[in-house]
Amino acid sequence: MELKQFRRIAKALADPRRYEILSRIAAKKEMACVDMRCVLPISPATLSHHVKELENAGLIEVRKEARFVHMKLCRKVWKEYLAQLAKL
Amino acid sequence: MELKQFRRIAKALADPRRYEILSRIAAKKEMACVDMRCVLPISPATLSHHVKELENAGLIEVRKEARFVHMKLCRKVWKEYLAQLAKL
DNA sequence: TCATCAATTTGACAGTCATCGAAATATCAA
DNA sequence: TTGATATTTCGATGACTGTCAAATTGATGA
Repeated sequence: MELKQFRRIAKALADPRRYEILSRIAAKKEMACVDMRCVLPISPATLSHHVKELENAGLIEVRKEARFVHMKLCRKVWKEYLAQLAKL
Repeated sequence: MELKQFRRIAKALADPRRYEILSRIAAKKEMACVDMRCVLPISPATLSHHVKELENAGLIEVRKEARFVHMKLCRKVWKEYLAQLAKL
């Protein structure tokens, strides 16, 4: 795994709210932003920001369908990250 | 693993330099601050700061011997952290 | 005792970042 | 077309944080 991505992931996980978001995405096969906002008290702007960070880190894949954004965890990347950490 | 500790660890790992420090500690059974400063370009103040963060997160144990501070990785905590992440 | 060395503390600074309101964009449904 | 809804972008703000110099503490050995 690339150093750059490794660092992005570490940073992405450092914010509790962002980790919470990632958790909820991981708990389902896919999750929509609009559903996230039903569950978490967060402004659209902030959610959009966090989603971008998670996507940028390669942790999630974003799919746009009509007006809705669907997100899902990239298990492969997640596994790679864990493997990298396990080397410590 | 406690949520508080989990978050502290995630934050501790988010800074590249701090992760580098942790890596170097993990690579040996034990490492002294004075040796760290031979290897890494870092001021005493900054190193002291990072060591405190890592210790606060429970990631390392600090032992004082004479004028020197020796650090070592807490493998147990590290394992717990990985296990927690793996649940995602 | 005194000079030296490791480490910590303090204070300050610069840069980063989470947050949100408001405006803009995009898409759907009527 | 028009009104409604989902999301993004922009701008601002307040809080956090990594960094280090300087002063301090603590311990050693000469």
